Amino acid sequence: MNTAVKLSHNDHVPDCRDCPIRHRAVCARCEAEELERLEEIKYYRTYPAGQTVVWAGDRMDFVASVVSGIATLSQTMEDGRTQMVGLLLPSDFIGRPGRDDAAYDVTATTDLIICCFRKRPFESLMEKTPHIGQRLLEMTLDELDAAREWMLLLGRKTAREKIASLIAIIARRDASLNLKGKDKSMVFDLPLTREAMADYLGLTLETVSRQITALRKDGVIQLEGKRHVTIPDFERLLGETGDDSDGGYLV
Amino acid sequence: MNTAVKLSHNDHVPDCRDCPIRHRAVCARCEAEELERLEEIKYYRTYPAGQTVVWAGDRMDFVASVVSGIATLSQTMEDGRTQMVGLLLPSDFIGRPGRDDAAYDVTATTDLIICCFRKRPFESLMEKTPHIGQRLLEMTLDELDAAREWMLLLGRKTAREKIASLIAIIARRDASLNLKGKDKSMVFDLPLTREAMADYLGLTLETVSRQITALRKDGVIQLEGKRHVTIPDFERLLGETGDDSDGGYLV
DNA sequence: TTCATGATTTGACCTCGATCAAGGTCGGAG
DNA sequence: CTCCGACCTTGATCGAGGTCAAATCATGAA
Repeated sequence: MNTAVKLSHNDHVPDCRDCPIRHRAVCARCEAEELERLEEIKYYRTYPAGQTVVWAGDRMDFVASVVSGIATLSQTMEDGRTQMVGLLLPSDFIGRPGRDDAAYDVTATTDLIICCFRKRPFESLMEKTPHIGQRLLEMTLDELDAAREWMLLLGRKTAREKIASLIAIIARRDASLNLKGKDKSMVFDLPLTREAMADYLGLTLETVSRQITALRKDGVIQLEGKRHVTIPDFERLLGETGDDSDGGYLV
Repeated sequence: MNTAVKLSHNDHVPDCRDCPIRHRAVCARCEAEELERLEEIKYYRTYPAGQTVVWAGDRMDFVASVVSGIATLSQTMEDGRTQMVGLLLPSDFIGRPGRDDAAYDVTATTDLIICCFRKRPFESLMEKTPHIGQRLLEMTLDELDAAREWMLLLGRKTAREKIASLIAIIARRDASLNLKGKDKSMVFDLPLTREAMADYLGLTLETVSRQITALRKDGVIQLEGKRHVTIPDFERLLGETGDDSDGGYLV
């Protein structure tokens, strides 16, 4: 979708700028050493929009970090019902140290670049470098909070509230990624198809479409084309989510 | 509930047997030192069934581990809709290092004993003792997997599948706590009210009641009283969950 | 340009689970 | 023992969202 923005935003650090392990301050010397070790075990991969990165159950001999683009984690039942269980934006982590098989399908929903680390070396690096584990723990706890917020959405919200919540989540993350001013009217592209939104929200794509139309007719959002959204009044949108005011979505 | 098994399993360490930090092999000397440090910052608390341990938003100056009984994490919307987001059995961890306010309501659904650690000392102990963080990472990753399985349930399963899944989860956890033989007919008490099950599953208590009745009439489960369940054929029950055969529930 | 393909919208209809409303069961207090 | 309140079951009805079907819109290949 709009990876151009991200690239220009970060282009002073061409390599591996989004590795989770880089997010904690360490002394310059340690940092240099650490980066050097990481250099040895890392490589990049790219996927076009729509391509599957790994299938659930496949052996996965790497962990990775999203550099640009968007990926999803999802589960599918035997009869084809599928539920998205993770939405991965730049800097998010893919994979689980200590497990060799992928638990979920990982799919690129936009063109995607990820930075991979071979798993065994990464694991031994984790043992030698406690703060990597600490950072990973923080990220995992954040993901767990996001998953629990998501559970409330899936279990108890109406279709309209679900759509409003998803748009608010995307708007917020987009805003934070692009470092825009806070309360300006927000403008962005939906990075997901109606079907992907349905899989996120536990709805059908028809219901998603209808509710988006309803929000548009009610003036909560504006649409140009199918994907380009303007939010004239973010507070108004939040009022549609069912959440108490400032709620801390972390997805 | 039934901590007896765990006791005998670890009975050379009479205190604090369920601390998450005890689950990784360390040398005897380190273990002794570590236990000593833990002793200094730990204390026990008990709650009767139904009592709230902490409210979402309250300051929480401890982390804890469930010793016996069952606790739940749940979120409530302004209008009263509530969704359970965590089910904590013995040895599960409560609280989040690095955060001072509780994110969810924590409630004892049975009589409950927890082992608490004052938060600041625990956090500094974590820094000195990497394997505590490692263990916590593992546990958090397991919880995240469980949350994602739960999301599939909430988003895509029918009421009957939800009930069957919950009963299977409880049966499996109960069996593993009691170290029973695998394919014996399973017998246990439901540790949750119909309302708590509804909050777990994103249903109303009436629907829970109706579906339990239906499963009973179809011979998938047997009921004595309201809570005492016998599962004559576990495979049959699994067939009702919608999951592909051996699925790895971790809740 | 035209065609094909995939994404989206819209309509008609129906079903599953929510809602509202009684009753039933059981254990503990008096 | 009886009464009370918490918990559970069952029935009747309704509506949000699912299902099926068809039309519309884009976009890129030929």
